Amino acid sequence: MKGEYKTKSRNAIIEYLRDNADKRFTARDIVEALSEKDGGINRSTIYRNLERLCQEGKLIKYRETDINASCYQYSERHAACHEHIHAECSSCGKIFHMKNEIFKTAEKKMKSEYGIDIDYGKTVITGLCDDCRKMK
Amino acid sequence: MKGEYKTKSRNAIIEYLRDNADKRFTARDIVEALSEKDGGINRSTIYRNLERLCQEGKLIKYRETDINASCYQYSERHAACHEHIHAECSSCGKIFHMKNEIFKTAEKKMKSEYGIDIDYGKTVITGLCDDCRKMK
DNA sequence: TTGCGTGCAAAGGTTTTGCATGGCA
DNA sequence: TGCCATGCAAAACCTTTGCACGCAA
Repeated sequence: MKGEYKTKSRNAIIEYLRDNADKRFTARDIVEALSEKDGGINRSTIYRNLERLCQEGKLIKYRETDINASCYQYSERHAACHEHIHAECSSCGKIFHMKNEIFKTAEKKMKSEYGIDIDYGKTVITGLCDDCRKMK
Repeated sequence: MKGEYKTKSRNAIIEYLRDNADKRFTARDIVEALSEKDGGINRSTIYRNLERLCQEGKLIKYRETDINASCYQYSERHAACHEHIHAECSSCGKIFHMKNEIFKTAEKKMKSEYGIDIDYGKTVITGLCDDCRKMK
């Protein structure tokens, strides 16, 4: 069965995820971060492990308009992540886990006016966070 | 200034967009569709025109997790796509251009509780549309 | 020992870029 | 004529795949 072995590479990748919980990163970020570790971990290995972690539900994979690569977010409370909406700062990539109440009004109107049922787990709202706004 | 000239290629691309209004397509789709037209239109030209149309607000560009390419959608009924929020049906890919009023309440709460300014042009809410819900 | 995991290299796909040429106004 | 737009080819990326070897259990 897959995901049976605990290897050095897999451990290093999971360690990276824990260090970067709730942050946006790409496969490239991991490749670069782990390239100096014991001679480096191969790209293929990283992609294969990321895919497996997604299937196991430990990692969320999504796309962003401005970034020409898949983005990932690690969450140790994945179940909760399926039940609320996320917002992401387009500048720093920080992820916000928001209460659903905020969208109750919008949810009803989307349903009645356009016939759409929000998928809380998949939706990522893009915006600019306080910190990044101040820096500009 | 950019976008000044009306060329054969540009016209062919815009014609494609009109024929495929409110549908999801990739750059590749256009390349293939227009490849038999007068010997074909070059990829670079297509990418450059798509980028320009996005900047002019006539086209929205977004990413989808499952598709390894940028997706585009054209709508003649909604000229200023960077000024309103979009929702996408996760099943059929149809895009809904929604009035911003729907999100006024959510917008205020996101701002006050999390410090986030929604970026209307970049946000794509994922959900399921009426038609697709009925088919299931 | 077994068979999953990794490294390597190569391939396939998307998107961008530089430069010479073409063509609109 | 003066620029902008296009075509072409190459390059830069991202991601996947096949195969042989390494290694955890």
